[in-house]
Amino acid sequence: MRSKSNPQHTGGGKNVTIKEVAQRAGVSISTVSRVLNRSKPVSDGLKKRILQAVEETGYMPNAVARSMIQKKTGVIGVIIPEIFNPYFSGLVQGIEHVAKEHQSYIMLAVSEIKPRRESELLRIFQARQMDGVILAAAGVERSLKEALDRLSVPYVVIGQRLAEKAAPCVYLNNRRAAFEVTSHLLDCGYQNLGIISGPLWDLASGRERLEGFQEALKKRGQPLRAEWVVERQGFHLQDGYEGMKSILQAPQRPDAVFCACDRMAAGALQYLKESGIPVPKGMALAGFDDEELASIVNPRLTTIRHSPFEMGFKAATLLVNQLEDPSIAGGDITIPHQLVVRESTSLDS
Amino acid sequence: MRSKSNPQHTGGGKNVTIKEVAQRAGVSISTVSRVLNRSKPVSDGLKKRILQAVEETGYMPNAVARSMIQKKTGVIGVIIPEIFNPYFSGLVQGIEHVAKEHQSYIMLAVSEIKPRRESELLRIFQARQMDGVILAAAGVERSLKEALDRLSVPYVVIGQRLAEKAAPCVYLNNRRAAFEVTSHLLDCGYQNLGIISGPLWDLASGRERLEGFQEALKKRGQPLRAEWVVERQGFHLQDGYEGMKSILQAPQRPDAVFCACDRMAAGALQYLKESGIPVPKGMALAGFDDEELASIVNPRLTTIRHSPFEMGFKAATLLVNQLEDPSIAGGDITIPHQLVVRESTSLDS
DNA sequence: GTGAAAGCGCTAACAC
DNA sequence: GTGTTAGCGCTTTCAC
Repeated sequence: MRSKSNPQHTGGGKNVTIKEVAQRAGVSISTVSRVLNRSKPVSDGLKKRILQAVEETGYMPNAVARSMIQKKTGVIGVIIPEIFNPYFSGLVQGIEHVAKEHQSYIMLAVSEIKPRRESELLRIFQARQMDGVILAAAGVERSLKEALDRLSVPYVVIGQRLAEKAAPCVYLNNRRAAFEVTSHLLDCGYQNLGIISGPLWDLASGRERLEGFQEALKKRGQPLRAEWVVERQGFHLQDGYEGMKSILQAPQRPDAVFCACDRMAAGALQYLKESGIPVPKGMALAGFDDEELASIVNPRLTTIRHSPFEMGFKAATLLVNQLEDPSIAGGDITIPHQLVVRESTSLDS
Repeated sequence: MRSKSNPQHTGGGKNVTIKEVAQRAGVSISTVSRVLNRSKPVSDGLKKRILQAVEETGYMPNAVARSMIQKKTGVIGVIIPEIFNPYFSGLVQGIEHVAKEHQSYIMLAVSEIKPRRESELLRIFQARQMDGVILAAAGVERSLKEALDRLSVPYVVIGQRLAEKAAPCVYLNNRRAAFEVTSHLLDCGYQNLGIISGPLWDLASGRERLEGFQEALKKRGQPLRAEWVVERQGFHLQDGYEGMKSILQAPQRPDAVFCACDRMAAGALQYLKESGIPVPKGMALAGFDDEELASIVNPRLTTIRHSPFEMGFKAATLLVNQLEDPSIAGGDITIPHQLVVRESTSLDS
């Protein structure tokens, strides 16, 4: 019932130090340290007195001082381009899960898709003595690569496979997945395919998905019609909406469109509805990511399912393993994906 | 082009210290410190040599050592119950935004809605010398309150108004908002109202929204029928789905249902669709939060709009102001909300 | 202006 | 088993 012991949330309350605990218990600070860390045996009598003093004072060791000596902070730096997209929330969730298991914590920074900021954050995280860093980069630029090279902190990259680098990374085979969706569309009998792509500077979700689409067409000998290829500058609902609008302005219209992500597909769907074009009869639609939204819209979206949580989880695991044994410089990990067929592409629905 | 200067991501690369920079520049460490912090004038000659040495070595001051002396880490601890819900992503985004402005960073921890874990995290964050803590608690329990009282770090609570406490908090008038949606339903002419509520131990989104609903009915002299009141243990799509299922099992069916959040409303909508009940003609539906999903489903949801980003932003602002001037123990802030009427409740659509 | 020295709170050698 | 001492890397007196 220690009622008004401190003026809470005023930043006051000078913190108790190990010294005070030692004095109170009538021992040396090292003995206190030994009890608290179980680093060396201490007689029961002293132990008891110390524990009591700790209890009475509410003492908690200063983690900063500790970090300085042990040269490890128990913090993992996490850099993501944005947080609103459920994909990134999933990553963070997976990372957090692993961190917790290892009594570690995460420092989260949002780069806002600015490579300059990403490089800066890497430097800052190093200065802050992060035990490791996980970077979910949008597009790995030259400058970023250099920043990574300069980094003396262990790191893992998510979503990107870095060329000519032994940097461990966790990624999704976007090209392959896009190839599969596209092939599925062709298998369904759709002949005239369009695509609403994300920004191409985003290697993973932008460029690779477009490439997979192109490859599939090429393999089947289908032409790629430029007016049915739309590149948008974002991955939002609105981008899908506008993208579809622009596709429908072409003299002819495709009978199926692949969207680089589910939100874009949802946006495209919205435009189709407003235009009175039924899906999939008037036009088939496919997405990517299988986020919750994909099975909420009507018709539900055919899409690629994968697990951002797993990506985060694997990445963090790779990192902590590396921390525990630096000789294990883990290689790349590819996260599995899976085509999920729903009503937005199946003609017999 | 400092090519293979270190074996990157191996955790190796012994970091450069201020001492080495000093030696290289042929000065004392204090002079280096002065240049780097601009804390005292240093002659141009030395300054130049030092800056060059810094450049050559790639030196960055150890933030941990710095924190120890300055007794401030530049880190704000953030505790949220879960991350997947866009409401919490929004909060984090708002907090991150403010932190960035103040050259601060955030340490993010997920409590998984466990009060025990919340209290523990508060202790840990204090031990880690966070400059401040922002807590988005689900339900403030006795134990948590005690933990907050014990806390010697400045803090702000989001989403909860703490009784008998001068603790600054940022919250939404959930009761009032729920009252407004319910009144709107009655105004539309719906007479028999049901509710799918969230868990009641969640004071803000659970209990208060239910209470607002009840108050509105009472004010209009409408009866509250127990079989139309469903309390679910979560806020997910599935909860809405199951909730609606259970409501439809009653002998009579309500003609409008208020769901404690948009995702639940979306789930309820799904069940209604499967049951062949048209919305709003067969049954009207209202949600809460106005997340993206609310205007994606068909019909679009009538709901309460508010800004999680703003909540996070305001909370963080409150906190940093307090850090800069502890005498400003800011009071509570109520975030505005707004009824958004859409097709799910308008009969003439 | 500049350097030497003290010390932040703690752990880990080192003595006894 | 226990206390004393030396730092971790830095900022900040305090002398000069």
